[in-house]
Amino acid sequence: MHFTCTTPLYYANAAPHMGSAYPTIAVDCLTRYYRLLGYQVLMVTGTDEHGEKIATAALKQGLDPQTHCDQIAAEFQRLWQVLNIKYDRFIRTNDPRHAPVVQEFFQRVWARGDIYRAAYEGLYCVDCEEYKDPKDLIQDLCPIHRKPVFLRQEENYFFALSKYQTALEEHFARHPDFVQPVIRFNEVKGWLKEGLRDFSISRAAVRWGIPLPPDPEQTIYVWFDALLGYLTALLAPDDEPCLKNALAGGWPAVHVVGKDILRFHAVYWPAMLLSAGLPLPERIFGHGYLTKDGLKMGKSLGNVLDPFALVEEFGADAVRYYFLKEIEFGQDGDFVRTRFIHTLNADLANDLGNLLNRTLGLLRKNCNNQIPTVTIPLTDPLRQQTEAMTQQTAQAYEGLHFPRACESALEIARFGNGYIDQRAPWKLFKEGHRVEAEAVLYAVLEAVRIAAVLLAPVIPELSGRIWSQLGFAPAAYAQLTWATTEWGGLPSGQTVAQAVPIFLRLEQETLA
RNA sequence: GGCACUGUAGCUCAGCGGUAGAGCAAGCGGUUCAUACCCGCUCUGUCAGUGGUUCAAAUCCACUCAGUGCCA
Repeated sequence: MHFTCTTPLYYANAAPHMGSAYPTIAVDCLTRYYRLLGYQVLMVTGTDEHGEKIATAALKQGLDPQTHCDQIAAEFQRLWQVLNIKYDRFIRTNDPRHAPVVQEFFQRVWARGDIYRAAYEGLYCVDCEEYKDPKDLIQDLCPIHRKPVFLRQEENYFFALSKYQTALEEHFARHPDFVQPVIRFNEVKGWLKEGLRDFSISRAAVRWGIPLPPDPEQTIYVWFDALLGYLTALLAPDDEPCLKNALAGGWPAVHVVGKDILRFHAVYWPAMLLSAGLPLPERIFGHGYLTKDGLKMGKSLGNVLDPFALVEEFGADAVRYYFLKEIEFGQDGDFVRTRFIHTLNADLANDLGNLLNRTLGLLRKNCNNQIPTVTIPLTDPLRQQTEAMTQQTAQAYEGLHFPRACESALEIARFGNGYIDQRAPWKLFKEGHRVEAEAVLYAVLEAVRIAAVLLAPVIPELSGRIWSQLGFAPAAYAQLTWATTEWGGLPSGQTVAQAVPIFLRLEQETLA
């Protein structure tokens, strides 16, 4: 079974921000989960590098577009590295192997008779790379960018999107999960209800792009080009760049996209694929926006969240955990520093980290750092709770309910703390009930071990630290599978490592 | 304006027909094996409002108010 999941291909006009990091973290988490399950996984991310806006951005810095894109792509890759994103493919739409795929695709659509040439005159926003309807303008400015629009006339090539209205409606009806969450699907269906209009897929005035096969004077509209990046990305390193090879590489995929680009993914892209006679994506998930302290982030407000700085201060796992655990994927989410610190301390340091730490301490004092030889009965409450939570966590991941997944895994730690308190193994040892005491320690450590596996997609580094403290070799963790969530995987007699806090409490700076 | 969605404890949210829930925060008590941690107990709620359907409604329907999203 294969599982391919894509992040948006980020537009290479500016350095990455938290808004690009967020969906990438989510996709990384999801694909890590499917890797644990043993799927043949492909995580795809990359940059969208064509279009006038890129050329302009490059010019502003006195760079040629290529150099500019090289720098931006490198920044993204650096961010993915510090965030511990395990991507398989980083596709740049400027990759020499991309153009042949786009052109082949174009030819298929062309052969189908779905592309025609027509004159177009209208008000054009360079930042959107789109024509604007005069009624949508605000004081003659682009409503999105608040910048002047220009009267532009050109002969363009159009894609006959309107032909696919019915086919799309049928596909939506047959696949009730095609777009998630439902609220987003409703929006998409609403667009269809309003009727589809053909859209221009070429630009006469843009040089920085892929030439149109029938008319090399024009370039292919950046979105038409970018969406195909998802296919090019599937090519194996030594594949000939063609559609057949790309499709064989792991199509169809699940797309994770921001709600702002949902139209392109849920309407344009499926229609394009239908026209080319290719299978549609499996699912499209539209996530929400991030705010900071309840406010929209933006340069004008000066409240942008720099993901590099966050990782620098708190570490990759902390950042990953906060955004996955505290924000329902699909809804808008807020970043609040105090909440960030609270959550991490409560969940990772206090509940989970401290549980491991206190138990390892007991093991050192009483068992010479060795995992005792005991059998925990099926009826043991901690064992039962752990097994139940394992099921819940799996279900949560599959539904992309990351907060629920974290919550379920954490429930093991919460329960474990109650369990150890109630049984008080420190007292049992003193009173000479060695067997009972050892059983408690084993059960708790085993529960923590399993919780670490459940959380591995979210906090891979931390989970690894838990495993190594439990005495596992790095190779054992590197080859982790979901099967290791089965109770009893902690080998008796194994010597554990020295107990060091796996996650240090974050200091809450005192507020004036 | 049209079409959606949301409104539940101080905060973030779950529940979506059968006597109001979780986490965090707050208060009280306990414990010291542990990262000043953990455990137990407690607290606040006309489940936005009004009306309706039903033996029964936070849960279904209608309307009202407030907020949000989408409309190439």
